[in-house]
Amino acid sequence: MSIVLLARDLGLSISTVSRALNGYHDVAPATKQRVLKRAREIGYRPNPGARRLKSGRSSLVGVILPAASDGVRFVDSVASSLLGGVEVELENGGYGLIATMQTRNDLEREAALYENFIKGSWVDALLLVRTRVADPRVELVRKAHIPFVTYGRTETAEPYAWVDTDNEKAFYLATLRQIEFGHERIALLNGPLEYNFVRLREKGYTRALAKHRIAPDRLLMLNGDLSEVSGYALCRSLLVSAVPPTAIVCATDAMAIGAIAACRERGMAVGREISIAGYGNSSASGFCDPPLTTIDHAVFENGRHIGQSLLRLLRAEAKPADIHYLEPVVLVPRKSDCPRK
Amino acid sequence: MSIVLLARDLGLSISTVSRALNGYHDVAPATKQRVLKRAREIGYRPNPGARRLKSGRSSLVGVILPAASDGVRFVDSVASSLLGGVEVELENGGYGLIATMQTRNDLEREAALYENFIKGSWVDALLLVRTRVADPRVELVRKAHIPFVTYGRTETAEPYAWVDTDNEKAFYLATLRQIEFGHERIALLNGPLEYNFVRLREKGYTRALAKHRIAPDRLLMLNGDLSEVSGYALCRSLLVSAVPPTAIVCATDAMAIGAIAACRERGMAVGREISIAGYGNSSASGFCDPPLTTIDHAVFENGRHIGQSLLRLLRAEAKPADIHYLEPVVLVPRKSDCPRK
DNA sequence: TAGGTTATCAAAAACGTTTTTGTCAATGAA
DNA sequence: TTCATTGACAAAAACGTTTTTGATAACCTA
Repeated sequence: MSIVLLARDLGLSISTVSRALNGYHDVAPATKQRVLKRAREIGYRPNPGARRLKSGRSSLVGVILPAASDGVRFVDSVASSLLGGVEVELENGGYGLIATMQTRNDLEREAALYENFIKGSWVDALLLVRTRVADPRVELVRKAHIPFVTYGRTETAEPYAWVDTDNEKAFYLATLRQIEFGHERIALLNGPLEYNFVRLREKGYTRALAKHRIAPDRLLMLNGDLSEVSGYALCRSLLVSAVPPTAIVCATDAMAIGAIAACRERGMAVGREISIAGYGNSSASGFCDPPLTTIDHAVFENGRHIGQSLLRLLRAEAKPADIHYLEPVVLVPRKSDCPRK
Repeated sequence: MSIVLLARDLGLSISTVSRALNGYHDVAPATKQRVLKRAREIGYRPNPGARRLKSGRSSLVGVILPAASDGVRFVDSVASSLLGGVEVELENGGYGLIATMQTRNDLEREAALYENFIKGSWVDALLLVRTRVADPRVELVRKAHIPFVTYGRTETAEPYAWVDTDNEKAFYLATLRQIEFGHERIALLNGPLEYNFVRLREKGYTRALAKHRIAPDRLLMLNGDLSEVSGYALCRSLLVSAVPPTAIVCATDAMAIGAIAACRERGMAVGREISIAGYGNSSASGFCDPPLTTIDHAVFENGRHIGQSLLRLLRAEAKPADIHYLEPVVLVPRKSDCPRK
């Protein structure tokens, strides 16, 4: 019974106090200040449950973090920076960010989890991460009429708000660099095809090849799970093949590090005899041997864009169709790639 | 108005439906089944706001993830596995896990964040991660009379519930191994001293030295920020010193990878001329050159223990003083360490 | 001065639960 | 037979807000 105590203390009615606190215009500036001051003194904190029950709003944006399965641990790789950026922006707008984990990742469980999150009116808006090519979550959330922004795009008819890194450009650039180095047999160590960014990276890769009239070779386009183990195993299989590649571009730095290990095992000097590039500019990438040529993408900045977009959606300042942001990438040349020998 | 609709549909009173749903014993087994069945059919979902408002409980456990500052990115390193384990156990007990981010990490902001989380009755219990030697959060949460479990210990008079990895043992083992290799000048590349696990690792290190009557050298005990960059810089400074160490144990695999890079830069063969060990058994540790000797600790298992502990606390099956769990560690020998040459 | 605006505040009705307190019949013991 | 006990359900009062609707006085305008 907190607002009534505050109201009693001030000699005002509950409704006036409530309206003062919520910035309505039918309360005298003087009283408003008085209420605000006293509320701060007394340490008044509106009960979120009551507020949510009555208004249906929670002042919270939610995100469900995908399970750490098949080596694709979203939380590990980028979430920290991304969510940091989101949080910073939301804070300015008076919103908070809450996350919950998704332990299993079968479709039914996933749908149930999102349903619960939305129907329970836990959040006013949603952030969807790690989008897949065909992603039922987008339809699910849209139908719930709750604002949302995706990090990464997906294939859907209706327009929706998205923020993404320029995955295609990244692999266009990485592949182009190898071609300019004189390589023709360039392998792509990619992730699971269900993810949209995986498709985009493949597209960038093939576009670069096409530009230089190099026929893409299906045998050089391998899909793993983004981990070091996977990079190692795939690279190994490439090296023992009839006509091994002279360059390899990898979907993650982790895969590249695995690939480097495989090359080392076979006595191949990476950065001299074979050319390898990663993606992500992870903290380890600058310290492996040889230092990894990779792609830097501004994850924190992406987070900030997402935060701003969510705010605009929540304030109805923009429609989903207006919110499309593609973050540029930049190639970080180091020592792991080299001209064809 | 959901429960009233369900009640009307069933021809029962709201209170009976509520009590049936919540497993009270003053409702006939037959009616209870009928209510449960119909609730499922109709897709009834109790409004969490209303429930929380009335009962004060939320069926949620909260965790505030520390800021990604000074290279110590908790989310990145272990959170994924740890929280996964927590979630799995909580799920069995009918509880959910929500996390929120802590963008800044000054003490005032932190206190305010925790206050808000608790006073807003967002959660029924709390998980405290990345404990410091002197950690005001423990007192703060205790005063709020809300159950909590810490991941990692802290210095405090009152008993509290904790789950921890055996950091001291880990570094006792790692250091002992170097001593058995014949090393005497063994450096410790550690993290920020404010963290409790950092102290414990130092303690394990000095205990191993003491056992073999090796005088600890303050100049060999360096503190950085757990990142590759930090490991690189600290190792570099060691190598140019008057009497460089012949072995280095590092607080994280990342630091060890940085250290390896520094050695390589100076033309020193890690695993032959100098002995290096890491901690954490990160996915990269098996693929760097040379593969890293490290310590494996069961983070997911730790998470499960935390989840179980929280449940016992919430059900008043145990007192905080009863909950102390120290997860054993195991040394993973690989190629980065070696006998003194 | 009469009538209509406007500015400022208050009353009261929700929001959807949980929980306390009844009610009423059926059962048991004396 | 009577009175207490129990088993199964219902009424109604909260929980702490927000929001709709009213009320009062002060202020204009004609």
